[in-house]
Amino acid sequence: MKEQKCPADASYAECLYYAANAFARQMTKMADDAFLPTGLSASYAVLMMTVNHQPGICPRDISQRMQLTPSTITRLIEKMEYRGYLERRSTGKFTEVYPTDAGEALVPVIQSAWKNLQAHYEGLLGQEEAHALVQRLTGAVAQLDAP
Amino acid sequence: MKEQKCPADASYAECLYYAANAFARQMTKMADDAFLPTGLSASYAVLMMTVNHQPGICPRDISQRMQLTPSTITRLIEKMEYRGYLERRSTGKFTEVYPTDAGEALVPVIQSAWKNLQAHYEGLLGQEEAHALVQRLTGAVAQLDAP
DNA sequence: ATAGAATGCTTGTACATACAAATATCCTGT
DNA sequence: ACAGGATATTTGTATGTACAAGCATTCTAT
Repeated sequence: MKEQKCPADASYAECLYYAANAFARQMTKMADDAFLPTGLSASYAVLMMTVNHQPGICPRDISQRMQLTPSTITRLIEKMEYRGYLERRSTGKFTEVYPTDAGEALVPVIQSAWKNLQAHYEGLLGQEEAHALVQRLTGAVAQLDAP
Repeated sequence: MKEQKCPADASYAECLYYAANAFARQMTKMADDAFLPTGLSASYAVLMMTVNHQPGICPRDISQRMQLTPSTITRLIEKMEYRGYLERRSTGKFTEVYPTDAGEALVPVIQSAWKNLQAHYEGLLGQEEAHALVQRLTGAVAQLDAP
């Protein structure tokens, strides 16, 4: 009888990569759930908020804000354009992204879903802890970004 | 001049879903990088460690350990089987997963990559902070899992 | 004025992951 | 002993994301 149950078990129980991804998956599921009433999954909701907050923003800036690659942003925008929520206006190599009326109409719905999401995880984790986590995570992101 | 630069900007700067995913993406990239010498990307490395640690483990248990869905585990195993690192032995509806010799031979390589990964992020974040993050993340995962 | 570098965006393609449904097997209560 | 439910795994399909390469445009240094 050597290793039968070992609950938290092996090496990777302490691995940051590992913990980060497990947590992110959970949060994404929770977020997609919360955003269900908007008809969008979480990333799209974030995109819509970003564009609504700063109409005319260019893809590269969206990419930086959302910390997703430009190609991903293109894909996200495409879909929202197709769905009639966003519109691209290109002049030369530059592109500006605007919400359509339908896109603007979505804002309050998204915002309320967002509040619910926050309430949900704060309810489960405690407000303190949730906030501390966000702090640490954004801090870490910044630190890993620099070099 | 209302909202021109707003660096951390809007609502989602404080969103846990958001921070968690940004961080996870970063960590995954770093991990894939670290596992490059093993020829595996991070998830596969974790799978190999899990199976090597407990040969004969069944997919469902792997799924629980790795916190990925069973279907994902099937896919991961398939690929490792195809590559000659794992082997499935099924009896009835049950399946046992074993490492092949090639799979076992991989262990030290993976382990060293793992150490490098850890060293890398601890170097960037500080050992303290890295550890605290792991603690909080695993704690949070557990808390969100329960209900 | 222009050639070459840099920039901004998009496309082709690949990968990890998930959900829902399909199988196949096992268990349980009568 | 067996019908119906429970369980374990796999399959079909879809999604989000990334990388590398491609184009088109703009900038820069001569």
